[in-house]
Amino acid sequence: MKNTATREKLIETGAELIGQHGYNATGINAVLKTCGVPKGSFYHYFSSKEEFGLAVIDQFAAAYDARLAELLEDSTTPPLERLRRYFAAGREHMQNCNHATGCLIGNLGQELSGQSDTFRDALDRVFQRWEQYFVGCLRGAQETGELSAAVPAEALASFILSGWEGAILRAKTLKSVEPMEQFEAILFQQVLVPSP
Amino acid sequence: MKNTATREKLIETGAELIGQHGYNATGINAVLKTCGVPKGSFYHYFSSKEEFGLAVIDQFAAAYDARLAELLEDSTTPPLERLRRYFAAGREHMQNCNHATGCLIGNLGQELSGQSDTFRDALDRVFQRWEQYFVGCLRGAQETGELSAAVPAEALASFILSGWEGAILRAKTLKSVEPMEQFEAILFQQVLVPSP
DNA sequence: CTCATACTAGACTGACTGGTCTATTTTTAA
DNA sequence: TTAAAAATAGACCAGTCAGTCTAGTATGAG
Repeated sequence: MKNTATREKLIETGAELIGQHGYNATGINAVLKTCGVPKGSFYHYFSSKEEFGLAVIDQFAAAYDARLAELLEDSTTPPLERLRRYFAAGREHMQNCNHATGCLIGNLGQELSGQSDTFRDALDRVFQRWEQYFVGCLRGAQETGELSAAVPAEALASFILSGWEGAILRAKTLKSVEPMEQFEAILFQQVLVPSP
Repeated sequence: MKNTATREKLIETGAELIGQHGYNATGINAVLKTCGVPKGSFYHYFSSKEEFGLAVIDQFAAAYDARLAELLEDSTTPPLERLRRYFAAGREHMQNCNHATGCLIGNLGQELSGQSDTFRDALDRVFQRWEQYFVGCLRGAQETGELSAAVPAEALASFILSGWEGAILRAKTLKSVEPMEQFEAILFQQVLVPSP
């Protein structure tokens, strides 16, 4: 029998602590103490801290993918409205965590992509999958005429992901979601507009 | 006499290592070994690692301010062209560092703003000063008619800083300046445009 | 029942962390 | 010339880090 409960508990606690303090500042002992798992178990499930970190990323990305699919592929809502809801959900999350956590993938991308190519690859793949969700949603908007088809959806998706991640970073340092709101406002007013 | 040479050497080396590996992953001993300064000197100039980190930020911000002033307040060039040059310089720097360093302030903002309010405040002040340079440049563009005055320059400045920082993050994880180019393209095509 | 495997348990290790301490050399001011 | 101050020098400290090791318990298959 595989007891995955302990493994999941470790990953969940790891995601929480790494989200709050970053990867390097989160010690394995702190994770173990927080969730009451002995060290022997940790190294039974993970061969190293790096493997653990990658597992945390995988699990987070999978859960986030589900939410993205739910929000951005909801065909009962107009495409651009889906995007608005996605941004609103992100803003809400930022407020709920007191502007401390932000985006786990963004945080780790900043912290680790210069430190380890393994991490960088894993994080980049997550970003690229997110972009694909945006692409799908933007194509839908172009088909309904909500959005001009003059600019390729891929370019817009990259623009949106960059801008959103940057707005999250600014929101963290400012301790206010204002940069996120400002990004949304200008995005919908100037960029995500129909053909003139 | 105050021997500032050693202090400056420490800060310079610190900026380099922190830029490459982040704050938490950069040990004091590593800094000392790299620039050949004994530990006694370090604690003669700085009372703690945190104070050292803040000094690194201050020094970096001051140097960057000078470059921003030079680029964005160059009255011999049209305002929007100054912005283009600023972005081009950023892209060049990103390529020179092999997409590893990116923006020191952005990196530290991501890593430390959840960890220490002192750091968060210091970094946020730097960001806000940067925004003011953008505001000045954008106001200039609005005065010459290069840029519509419909959107306040402050909101645009926040939008640009967020987007640019996010594009730098994406460039780091992707190991390519493409996200930065895409950000610039859409920004100048859709956002920084004259009144219709 | 028996034995192998999965898992729990935590003491322990060597390397490294930020920071302290004392001693010494260099520089400055009187 | 001399005494104070500035700076250099690095051994040393307690604590923490990721990771190892041995021992014990639970569980499932035959």
